[in-house]
Amino acid sequence: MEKLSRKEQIKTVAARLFRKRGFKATSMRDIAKAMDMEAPSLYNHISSKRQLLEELLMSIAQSFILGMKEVKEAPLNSLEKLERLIKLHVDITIDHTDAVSLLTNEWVHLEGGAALDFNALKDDYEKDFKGILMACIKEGHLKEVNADLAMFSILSTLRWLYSWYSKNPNVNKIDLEQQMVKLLIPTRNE
Amino acid sequence: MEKLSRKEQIKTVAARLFRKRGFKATSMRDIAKAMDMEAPSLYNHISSKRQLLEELLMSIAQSFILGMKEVKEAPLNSLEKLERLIKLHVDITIDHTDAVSLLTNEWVHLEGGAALDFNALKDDYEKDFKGILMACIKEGHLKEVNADLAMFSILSTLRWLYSWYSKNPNVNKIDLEQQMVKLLIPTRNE
DNA sequence: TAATTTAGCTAACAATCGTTAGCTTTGCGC
DNA sequence: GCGCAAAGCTAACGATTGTTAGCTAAATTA
Repeated sequence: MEKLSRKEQIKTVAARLFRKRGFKATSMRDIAKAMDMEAPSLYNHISSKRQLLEELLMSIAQSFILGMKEVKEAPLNSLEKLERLIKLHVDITIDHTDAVSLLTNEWVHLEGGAALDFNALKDDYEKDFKGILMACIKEGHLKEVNADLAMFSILSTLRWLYSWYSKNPNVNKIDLEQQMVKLLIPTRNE
Repeated sequence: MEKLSRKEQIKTVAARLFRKRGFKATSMRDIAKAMDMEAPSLYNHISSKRQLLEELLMSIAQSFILGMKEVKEAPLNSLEKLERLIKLHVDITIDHTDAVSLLTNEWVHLEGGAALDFNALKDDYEKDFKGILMACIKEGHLKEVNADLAMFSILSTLRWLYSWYSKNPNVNKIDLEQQMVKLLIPTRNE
C-alpha cells in the first residue's frame, strides 16, 4: 500500500506528456509544471530526460518480453499461444496505456546503446511472434495467408489498440480480450 | 517533363527527415544540409517550418479525401467500395511513402487552425469509411463483427503499411493490393 | 547590355532547451 | 532539540532553435 516514489510519479507524468505532445516537444519545464515544481528540482530524482524515456520504454518492453517467455514455455498448442499473446497485448495496453503508446511512437528518439538494446528486444519479440504464427499455419489452425503480412496486420492493430482504448475506456478487459482474439485470428471455416 | 520546383524538392527532403527523426527533432539546418545549402536560404522558397509540415500533411490528406469522394460516387456495391478503399491506401502509400508516414506520426505537431482543419478531414474520412463498412455488414458481405473494432483494425493495418512497404520495396503494386484486400476483408465462408 | 528576379550566402537575433551550481526548507531519527 | 538527508528553490550556463536582415552572385528578361 506504499505510495509511488517521487521518481515513479515523475515517470507517470512524463509518459502522459510524451504521449500527448511527443518526447522532443515536451520540455523538462513542461514536466515540472505538471508536477507543480520547478524544472531543476526534477534532477533530485532523475538523472536526465533521456533516462526518463529509456526507462519507460525498457520497462514496458520487458513486460512484453516476459509475457512472451511465459507464453512460449506454457503447455499450449500454437493457436492457444497466439490467443495468449493477443491477450497479453490487451492487458499491458490497458494497464500502461501511456507507456505503451511510447513504444509505437517515441522509440525513434532513443540514442546509442539504448537504441540498440531496444531494437534487439523488438527483433527477438517479433521473431518469437512469427514463430508461433507460422506454427499455427503449419498445424492448420489458420487460413492460408501470407504469414509476413498477417503478422504485420495483427501487430499493427495491437500497436494501435492504446488509441482505441483511450476512446473507449469503459470497455471490460475480458470482453476486449475476447473481441480482439475473434477479430485478429483468421480461423478456418467455423 | 519539368523538374520539381525548388520548393517541392525541399518538401520531399523534409518529408524524408521528418519521417526518420520526427518533426520536432529535425532542424532547419538538418534540412538545409540534406539539400546542400544553408538554413536561411531555405526561406527564399518556404515561409516557415510549420508551413512545411502543414502543406505535406494537408496535401496527402486531400489525396485521401479525393479518393474517398470518387469511391463514394462510383457505381459499386459496398463490398467493392471497401476493396477500392484498401487499394486507395496501398496506392497512395506506395507513391508517397514518407508523407503518408507523417499522417500517422507527426500530425500531433500541427497547431491552431491547421490542427482543426486536419482533424475535420480525418473525422470526415473515418465517418465515410465506417459508413461503407457498415453497409458491407448490413448487406451480408462480411462476417458479423464489432464494426468499430473492425474498422479500427483495418485502418491500423493500412496506417502502418508504409513501414511494411519500406522493408519490402520490391513488391508489385497489384500484388500488394490484392493481398491486402484478402487479408483485411473478413468475408463470410468462402 | 541593362535591369530585374532568383537563389544563395554570412552574421546575428531572441527564445527555448537540458542541465548544473549552490542555497534553503522540510521532515524524520536520535 | 539536533543533525542529516531528502526535496525543493533561484540564477544561470552553453547549446541549439527558427528566423530575419542585409548582402552578393547568377540567371533571366527587356
